[in-house]
Amino acid sequence: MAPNEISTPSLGADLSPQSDSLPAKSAGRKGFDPQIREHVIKAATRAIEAKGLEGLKARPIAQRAGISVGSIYNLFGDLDELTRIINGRTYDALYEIERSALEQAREAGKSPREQMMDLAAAYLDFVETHQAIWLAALAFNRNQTELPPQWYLDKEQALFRIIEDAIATFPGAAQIEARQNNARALWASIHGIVTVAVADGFLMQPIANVWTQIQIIVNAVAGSLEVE
Amino acid sequence: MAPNEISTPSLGADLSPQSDSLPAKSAGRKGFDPQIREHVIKAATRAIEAKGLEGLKARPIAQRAGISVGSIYNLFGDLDELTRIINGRTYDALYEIERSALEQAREAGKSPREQMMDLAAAYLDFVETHQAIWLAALAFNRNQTELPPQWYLDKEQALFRIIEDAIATFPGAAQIEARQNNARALWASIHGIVTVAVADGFLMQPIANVWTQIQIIVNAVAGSLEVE
DNA sequence: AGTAAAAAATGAACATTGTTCATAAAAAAA
DNA sequence: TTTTTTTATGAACAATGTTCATTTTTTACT
Repeated sequence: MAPNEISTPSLGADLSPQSDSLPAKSAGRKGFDPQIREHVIKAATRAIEAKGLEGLKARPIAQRAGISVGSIYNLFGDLDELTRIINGRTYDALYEIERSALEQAREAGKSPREQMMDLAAAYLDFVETHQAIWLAALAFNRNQTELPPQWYLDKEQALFRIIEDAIATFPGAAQIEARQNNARALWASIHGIVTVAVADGFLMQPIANVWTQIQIIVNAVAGSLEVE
Repeated sequence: MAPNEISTPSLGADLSPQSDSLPAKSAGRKGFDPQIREHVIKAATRAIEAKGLEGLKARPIAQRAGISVGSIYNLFGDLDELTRIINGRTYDALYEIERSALEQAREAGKSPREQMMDLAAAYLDFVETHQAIWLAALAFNRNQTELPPQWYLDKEQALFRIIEDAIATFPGAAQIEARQNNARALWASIHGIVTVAVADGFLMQPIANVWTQIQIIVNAVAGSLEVE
């Protein structure tokens, strides 16, 4: 097995059919280099998957993609921009997964509480499958000092809105402000549980425990909302 | 006001009376350089407070502490070790705060639910006060590949145990395994809420909302435990 | 096709980092 | 004082992100 080949489906270009929301960098773009960008993004994604964010080095990526170092900077400006694009695709992929999980749960006539469970399960599964890429996204955001571009924030916002959607169907969740806080609280909680777990590579606690913890929180919040 | 002076109480050496749990690195240590280490740690802490983890550069730190670059490596081995010591003190400080918050709450005869609230409030307050240092600790842990030394893990473990202690007094929390999962779920949730908030510098949502979200989770979990 | 202008690619060179290590200074021991 | 051990130093090295003058390629135009 060649070290280049990976069995795990790479996030490289598989998902996220959307445009990368890049604001047409160098003015006057025509259709003349559709592939190289993609190769670089794929190589960079593989590097992160293999060695984390620190594995994203300009020169190795360039070599892998068959171009020179300088070209990376012509294409992306700097490595942060390349990372942002990869993270953006990760967000897109997770968004799609969450969206379809919620849709399927609703079509199956599940209760709001079950909808939340399915959303959380999808999230846990995603993070478990794409540990390195997800940790890289979190680490990158944490290291940034200035706030990221709007298209990047929008993708994050979209994830919150799904939870809010699910919460909106809860009986006791009427007022928007309260609903928003409930949604944020629940999402951030699940995020915290999953993040703590993945941060130590699911080593400290088995995944079953992580799932139990998610159930505890979702049940508790759902219960308090249904009663109210 | 000189740029060197800081008004915010620095975590440098104020708190954490414990030993730094360092396993007596170079064998045969005597009592001959008690101050320099501390100066370096303080300078490094200030650097992190000012510019985040990225601000921890060997040369500037050395200059600030009045020693040469090489001496930093004589003293700490590498920058990661220095960072670990700083993070360790941060954990110690937070641990002390949580411990005393729980103690006071109990002495005041507060309910388990109120004890949890006080713990969470103390945590939020700590993170808000020491944003940079706390983010640095999280970012550092995330970037590490091999697992940290035992004394470091112990400090983290200690924090979990406080929550577990508080949860242990809940009526419905009898079995240890369930109690552990409840404790982890609750702590990780609060952690998630606070982390999401501090990650964007409390810009996206006012601190009042963050506190509301914490209350939602604590109340929900407490409620579900009391009923059970 | 041939030529000129524009765009893109290149990689050597620069600046900043962490880290090492031969050497010098200082301290301790004898 | 001399010797030995410990500590401090900073020049040097390697790795990295990034820039930019130059070359190559593509496009536009006659």
